[in-house]
Order: sequence, then C-alpha cells, then structure tokens
Amino acid sequence: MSETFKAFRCGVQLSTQELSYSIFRQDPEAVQVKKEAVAVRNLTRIVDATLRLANSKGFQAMSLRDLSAQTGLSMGALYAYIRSKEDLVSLIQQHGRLLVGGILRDRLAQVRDPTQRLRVAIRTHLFLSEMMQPWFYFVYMEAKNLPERERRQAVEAELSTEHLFHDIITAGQRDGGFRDIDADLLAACLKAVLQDWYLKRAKYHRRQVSVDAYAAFAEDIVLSYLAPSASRTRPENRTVADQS
Amino acid sequence: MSETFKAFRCGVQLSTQELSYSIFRQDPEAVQVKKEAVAVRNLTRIVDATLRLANSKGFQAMSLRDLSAQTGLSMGALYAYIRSKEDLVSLIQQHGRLLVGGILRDRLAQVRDPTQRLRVAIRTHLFLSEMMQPWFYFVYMEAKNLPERERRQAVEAELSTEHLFHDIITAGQRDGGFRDIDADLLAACLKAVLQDWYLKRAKYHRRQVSVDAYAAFAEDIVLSYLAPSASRTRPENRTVADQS
DNA sequence: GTCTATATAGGGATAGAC
DNA sequence: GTCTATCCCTATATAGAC
Repeated sequence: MSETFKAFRCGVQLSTQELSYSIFRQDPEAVQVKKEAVAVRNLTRIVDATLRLANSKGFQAMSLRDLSAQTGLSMGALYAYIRSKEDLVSLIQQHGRLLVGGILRDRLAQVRDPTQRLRVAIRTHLFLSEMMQPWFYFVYMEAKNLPERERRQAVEAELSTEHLFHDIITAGQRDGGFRDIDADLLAACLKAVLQDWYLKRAKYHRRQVSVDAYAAFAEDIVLSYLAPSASRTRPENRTVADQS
Repeated sequence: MSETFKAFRCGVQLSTQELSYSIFRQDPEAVQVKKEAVAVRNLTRIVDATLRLANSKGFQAMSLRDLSAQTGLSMGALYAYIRSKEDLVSLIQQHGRLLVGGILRDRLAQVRDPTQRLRVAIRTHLFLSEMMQPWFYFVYMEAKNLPERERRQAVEAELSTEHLFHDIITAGQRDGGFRDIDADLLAACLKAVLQDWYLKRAKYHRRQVSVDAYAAFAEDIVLSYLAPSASRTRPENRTVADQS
C-alpha cells in the first residue's frame, strides 16, 4: 500500500523554519544578526509574511512597509536580515529548491520498479507541495519576474522534475510493460496535473478533495494510460483511517 | 476527422484588434478619442504592449512610461484612452472574456454526442488559447492581483469552463458509455492540461509540438480513460499536411 | 488628439540614536 | 539588534500649450 500524506509528513523535515535555518547557515554575510535563535525566528516571520503577501497581491505590489507591519519588525530591522527586496526573492527560491530537491531525490533513490517509481514520484511531489504550498505557489507565480539568472535556474529546476518523469516512463517502456506513448507529452501533462494541486489549492479544499485522493487519481490516470490495452491498473486499496 | 487549427483560425474573428474594437464600442466614456480608426489603432497598440510587458515582467512592474515608450504615445496621450492603469487591466480582462466565451459557446451549440462534444470543447479551448496566448497568459497570471470584484469574475469564468467539461462527462456517463469516473477530478485535470498549453507555450514550441498534436494527445488520454475497459479509443487519423 | 512639464505620493534604502 | 527619521527616486496622474 502507498504511503499516506500523514505518514509522509512525519518522516520529513520541511517548513519555512527549515528554510530560514538554511538561509541563516549558508548566507552569513547576508544576515547580519548573529544569534541563531533570534535570527531564525525573525527570518521565519519574514519568509512567512513574504509568501502570504506576495501570494495575495504579488511580490512587486507588496511593499517593505507591508512586510514591516506583518512581521512586527521595523524597516531598519528588516535590513538586518536581507540586503534588498530582490535579495529576499532569491533567498527564498534558492533555499527552498535545495530542501525540496534533496527530499525528492532521497525518496526516489530507494525504488527500482518503474511503476513503483512513478507512484513514488507522483506522491512525493504532491506531498511536498502540500507541505509547502505557499512556497510552490510563490515560485511558480514570481518566476517570470526574476532577474535573468534566477529565472533560468527556476526553469531548469522545473524541467529537471519533468525529465525525471520522462525517464521513469521510458524506462517502463523498455522493461516495465508500459505502452509506447509519447513520453515527452505524458510527462509534461503529468507535471501540469501535479502543479494544479498547489496552484488551485483553495478549489480542491472547498471540494474536500484530500491530497491522498488526488494522488490516487493522478496515479490511476497515468498508469492506466500506460498499461497495455487488455488490463487496466486497479487503483490500490487505500485506507481512509487516520492512524499514521 | 476533427478540425485543424489552421481551418479553425480562418473561421474565427479573434485578435487584440477585435478586443480593442470591443472596448471602443462599449466603453465610450472611458475612451476619449472619438475617431474610430485612430482610437482602435492606438488601443490595439496599447493592449499589445501591455500584454507583452506585463507577461515578461509583471503588470505591477510595468510602468506607464514603459508603455508610453512601447506604443510611441506620450504619457498624456495614454490617458486619452484609459482612465487609470488599473482600468486597463479590467478592460482587457472583461472584453477578452466576452469574445472568447462567445466563440466557445457558439461552437459547442452545434454538437450533441458527448464524445464529439468533449473533442470540440478540448480543441476549441486549445485553439482559442493558441490564437490569443498572450491574453490567456495575462489573465491567468494577473488574476490574483485584481481588485476583489474583478478577481471573482475571473475565478467564476474559469470555473464555468470547468463545469462545462464536467457536464459533458456526466452526460456521457449517463448515455454515452463513459466509465464511472470522478467527473469533478477529471474535469479539473483536463482543465489543467489545457491551461498548460498556453502557460508553457515556449517549451512546447521549442519541442516542436503543434497545437493539433497537443489536442490529439489531450483528447486521447481523456477519452481512453473514459472508455470502457475492453476497447481503447483509437486516435483519429490526422493529416499533417498544411492545406486548409 | 497629442505633446511637454509638473504636481504629489509612495517606494526602497540608509543614518544614527538607543 | 532594533528603532525612528529621512534621503532620494520613480510612479501615476494631470494641466495646459499646440
């Protein structure tokens, strides 16, 4: 049986606090405040407020005075944590990608069978975006507004997860019994479906669709499309029970 | 055989010029310039430049000075065509929706069979977004930055096309032989796949995927998922030839 | 109808006290 | 480490000439 979101969440260190800690550790010359406890606490506030404000009105439209009000820090204090407004976007994107990418790689390293790899890739991607929805939404929406260098990194990161899907599919076509379908297009569409989960999260929440249900659906549509004509994949039994 | 994009394009009046004409006709108190030829020509320039600039750096980040430079109109002249920067977004969204929505409705009114309706809905949606890609991209990306009232209209419009897909699917489940699949989820995923076409257009262009090929793929994956287990839908024969 | 010149506000960023 | 006060620039929007 596949892992549920509840189980997944317990085994993973991923939050805006982790992100802030990563910024504090790796960019010491960007963060002037040296006391770890204070720095991480306030950085976390800054990151959370930035995601909240930018996701509701856009990053450009969010002023540092808005940010100052939301975090409880003064304008001057903000600049003890960031070098500039632009710097803030870069840090959030960069370190978030570091965390998320690492977890996805770790999870997949343990699986060999193409069908299982596809299932794990789908679920992990969805679960990560569920835990960090504001970050995923932010990166997607603000990517085009970044300076050239950062923008290219964002596009590359996105393509690399698409290539991951693509490689799993072609591997399955070689030796997993998958049908001979355009792997490029299928990977792209799968990516689009997974992205919809965090882009339209409010809609799915309103309809009471759980991330586990969405994952099961995504797996089913892709795997049954890839399965040889005669046999359709049966969706796995899933317990709705909540014990993790 | 399904209609190709080339054929579709010939039978449809849809462009930023049509959009500008719609603005000129319906918002006479917004546009101070009264000579139709001049007004529509300059409005078209303004709309085109706005879409270009906003889609590359974001609407907020685009200044009216940028717009002035791109259109060749002075700051003062711009204000003979729009009441404010915010007004500009509203007009573009509103009138675009009017045009696009009308065409989609017209096309579907002629078809009864659920399978054919689904095909036509998919193709029409893709073809419209192909003809007006900058507009679709703009509306998607800037929706969340709109004032409350406009934002709700944008969300409603999006949900209404999703409901359209939903209704076709459930109709097909009643009397078209479609499998009993969660119609809500499938409609949502189909929408996501169609949106990916205009959101990631550069990627598909680079890979030389034509809109006709993408349409065929989208139809195939959805219809084969809905088809009863035994029989898979065969993709229709498609000519690659260019005669329209 | 279109231009130049200007009013006015709000933004990012910094200086220097505490 | 954090605050207040301030600098300076750019943005939207308008006035008034042509």
